[in-house]
Amino acid sequence: MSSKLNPQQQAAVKIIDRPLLVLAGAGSGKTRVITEKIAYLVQQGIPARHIAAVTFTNKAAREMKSRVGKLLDDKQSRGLRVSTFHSLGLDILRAEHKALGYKASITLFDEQDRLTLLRNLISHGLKDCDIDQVEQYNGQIGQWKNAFVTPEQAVSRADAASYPAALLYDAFNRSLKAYNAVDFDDLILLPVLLFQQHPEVLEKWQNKIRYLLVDEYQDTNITQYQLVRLLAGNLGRFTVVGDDDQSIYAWRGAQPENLSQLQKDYSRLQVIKLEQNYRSSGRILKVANQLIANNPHTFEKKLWSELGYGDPLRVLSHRNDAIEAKQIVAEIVHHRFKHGGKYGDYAILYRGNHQSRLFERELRESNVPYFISGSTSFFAYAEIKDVLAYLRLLVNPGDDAAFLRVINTPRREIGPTTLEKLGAYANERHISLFDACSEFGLQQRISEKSAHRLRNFCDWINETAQKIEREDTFKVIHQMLEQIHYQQWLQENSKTPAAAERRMGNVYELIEWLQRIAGSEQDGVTEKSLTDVIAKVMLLDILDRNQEQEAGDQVSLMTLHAAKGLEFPHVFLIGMEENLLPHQNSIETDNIEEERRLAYVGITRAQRTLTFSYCTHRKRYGEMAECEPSRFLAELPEEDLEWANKKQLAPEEIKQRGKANLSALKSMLA
DNA sequence: GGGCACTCGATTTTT
DNA sequence: TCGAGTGCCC
Repeated sequence: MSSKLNPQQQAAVKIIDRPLLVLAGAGSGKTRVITEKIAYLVQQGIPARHIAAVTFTNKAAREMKSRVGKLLDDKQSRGLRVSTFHSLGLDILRAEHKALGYKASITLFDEQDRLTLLRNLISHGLKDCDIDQVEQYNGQIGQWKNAFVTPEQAVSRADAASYPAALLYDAFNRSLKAYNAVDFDDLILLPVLLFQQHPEVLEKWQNKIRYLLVDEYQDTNITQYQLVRLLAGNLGRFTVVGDDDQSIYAWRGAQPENLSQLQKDYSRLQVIKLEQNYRSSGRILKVANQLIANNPHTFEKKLWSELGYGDPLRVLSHRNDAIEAKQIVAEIVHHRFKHGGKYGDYAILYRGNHQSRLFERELRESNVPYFISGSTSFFAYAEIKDVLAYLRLLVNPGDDAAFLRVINTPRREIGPTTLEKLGAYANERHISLFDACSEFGLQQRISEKSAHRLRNFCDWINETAQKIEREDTFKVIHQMLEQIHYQQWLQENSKTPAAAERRMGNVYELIEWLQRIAGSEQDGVTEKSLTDVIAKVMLLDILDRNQEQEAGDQVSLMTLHAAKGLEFPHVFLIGMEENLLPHQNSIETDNIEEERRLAYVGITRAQRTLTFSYCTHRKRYGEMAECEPSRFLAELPEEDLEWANKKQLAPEEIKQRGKANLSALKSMLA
């Protein structure tokens, strides 16, 4: 990228007296605009502590922080908030818990905790709900929260079909409140409710955050937009940056309509388009532009670049998915050898995670280093969940999800029968599992032995919690792990001794990480208590931290969703087939536009070369099925494509047959 | 309480 | 086809 900002970028940086929407095309330097703008705001006399930039991912936040760090010195950037939406929400919640009726020790429930709680609620009394539908209910509840629908509203608006989910939503929220817990969605929703109900608190935060910058604005949902609006206030001191063509999370509640909504809500809104691309060849952009032109647009946008026209885009056809993997891996090896490049220059992008498997095998067999993005999160490891659950229980014994996770890990001979009775009792009395353990009423329902074991456990938790208050937190944590013989338990429950060792290593890594967070200053807040540290950590993922190094010299494999925001010299977009991209479900629900954007995101990741590939046959659910090339291929300009495997099929021929005629195209290519 | 066999279901998933 | 998750039996 050139060192000087282009005129549009400059304007985007310097407009600070009115609300601004920056429509930033792929590769147009939007992160640069945001970071330069932060520096500019500081220069203009707005102290950094009054500026907040919000992103969606930890990674983006980290990247932004580091780039701001290069523009401003420590003193200038003191107190600057650069965080994810959720992290900002958590900060607000922690500061204002009293106004919302929460205790300070707020616990954050992750997806699994949420499901556990929902299952328990259903099995303890919600007869309208079917346990086999938990996932659907969970999804529905998430959608309500993202759309700013309260349980009361959900119940009153419910029809016969959604009534059970609405009831469950209500019960779920009550339970969370009783446990002094919140889920990810609440981190946005509760601050909005708080600000609506307490204007004085809102005013305080508006005073604190006098300029707001929002990244990936097209991905905001209704609730997030409410938060932005409230914080930005009527003055509209904000800049949002987004690209409606890269909106690929509508299925998760993202509302790309929030872009045009801004124009309605802020009449003084200024719109700036960034159309110069600093990433891809002219040809790649031409193809991308032509594809996305098939979608309706509120804001017209056309990417261009000064990087030269570049090579034609290739389209490979394969007899089946195994051959697709083989050929593409062979091609990468060959191409890299011929051009003396790095493996890290290549990316294989696909619609669904399952598509990585054949490629993984092939890459391994060919001894090509590779890296699959979006694979297991650090927090998905059982040992990490265990240790975190212990810590959660220590700071908040009312955390039932944590209680259930650790009560019998390692074994304490407390089985499902006892837990079943405990759960039922706690449910009747509306108390936490932990509190129920020491109640006399429970002891009449379960065996003396079980009651004794439960009480032992609770006493031990209480003791340890007190110790943490008095002594060195991390010393006590280490002691605790020894007391429960956690290392031994891992040894007994791992497939190999090496695995056990690695898992214990993970535990130590977690603890060290917690220790670092405890001692560090983040977002202008010095964190001290274990509660704070735990809550913060639930929002992060230790994997994020390593991603940069791990990306080393390896071929990248990832879904199109995971590829957003990244770029690679050479991109392979595989599985360009009907029912795959566009995905079958999207075809059935008539949701082609988002699929097209997905293809658009894939295309615009490429810097120099781009190769599409499709199969005429593919194994699906164990059966070989026939496939048709994706309709999106037919939407691309033929003169820029090279159908590599089928030389006899000249572009003119395809043109002759008519690009819309998919079946003809298919039979010709088969 | 733990291990094994069977069934079911199978996009995407920033936090 | 293959993996996770459930349920049954020891």
